Amino acid sequence: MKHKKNKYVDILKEVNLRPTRQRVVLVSNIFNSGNRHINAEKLHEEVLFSGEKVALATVYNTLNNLTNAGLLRQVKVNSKQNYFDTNTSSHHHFYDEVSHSLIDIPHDEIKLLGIPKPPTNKKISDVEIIISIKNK
Amino acid sequence: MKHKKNKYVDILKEVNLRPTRQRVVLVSNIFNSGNRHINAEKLHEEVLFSGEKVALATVYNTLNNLTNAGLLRQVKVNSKQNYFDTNTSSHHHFYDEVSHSLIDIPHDEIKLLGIPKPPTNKKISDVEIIISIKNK
DNA sequence: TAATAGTTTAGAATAATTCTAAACTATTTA
DNA sequence: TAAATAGTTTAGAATTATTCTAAACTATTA
Repeated sequence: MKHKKNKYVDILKEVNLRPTRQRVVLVSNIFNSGNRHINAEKLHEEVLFSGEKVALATVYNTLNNLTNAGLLRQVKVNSKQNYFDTNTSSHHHFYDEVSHSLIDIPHDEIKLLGIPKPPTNKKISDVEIIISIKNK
Repeated sequence: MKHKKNKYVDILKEVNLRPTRQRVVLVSNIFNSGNRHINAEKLHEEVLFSGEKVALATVYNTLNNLTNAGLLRQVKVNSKQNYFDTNTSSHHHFYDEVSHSLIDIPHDEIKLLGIPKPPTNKKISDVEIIISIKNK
């Protein structure tokens, strides 16, 4: 039977991205295990390891596509690599400086009071709280 | 007279960095005009423009040296380049996504309530709030 | 099913940063 | 104060993350 339903195909269609083989592979990898923080290189390895052939450039393209489509959020940490977060709702992060990994902090755990007005003609596009941690 | 006092030489000595010609040049450039947010490339240009010859690698080395010594603070923005802040006291930033520039937000302007405990055996090394802004 | 529009790919290009090891310089030692 | 040494600078190579290019490929449309 040709027409089996695929959740990930649907996700891609919803955001107007063609459900190509490589996008489906990547999207399912990204979204089938709860909230994740990933970077391109790691995701590429994972996918290769699972036996699928996808070029690294495609991983980059797809991560950028998904981010533009609002399915991923980039996390600003001072690491060499960009992190993409499957949790696109407002929340914050611990950033482990040793392992270079991120840990979610639920949005309502931290209260932010007194966010100042941005300069004239500018608007706030994102508020990030990064709490860096290291070994005691 | 050989022994004229130089504030920047003293700063370097205080943090156990040899006051070499290039470090003095860089430190005076960095610290003689109030609080600044700089990156290596820009600083290098500035210094060359002022007529001093310093290698780019030295600019990188020195920025890292000063950061390790606690005289500068790295700001974690998701830009390709690293930013170094002459204001090492606790405060936050607007990050202009268009001009890639930083604007200080005084520490006490924002109140953060409920910072969660870091995982066992980890301690907080830094708390950053980055408010990204873009054109309206 | 052919045409076309969009996608993937390998490999080259780019950009920020670090590395290397030889030349140089500040500091220490005698 | 000169020689020894320890630390620094440098040019250029290396590295790393990411983007670009343009040819081959594939999903969608007509």
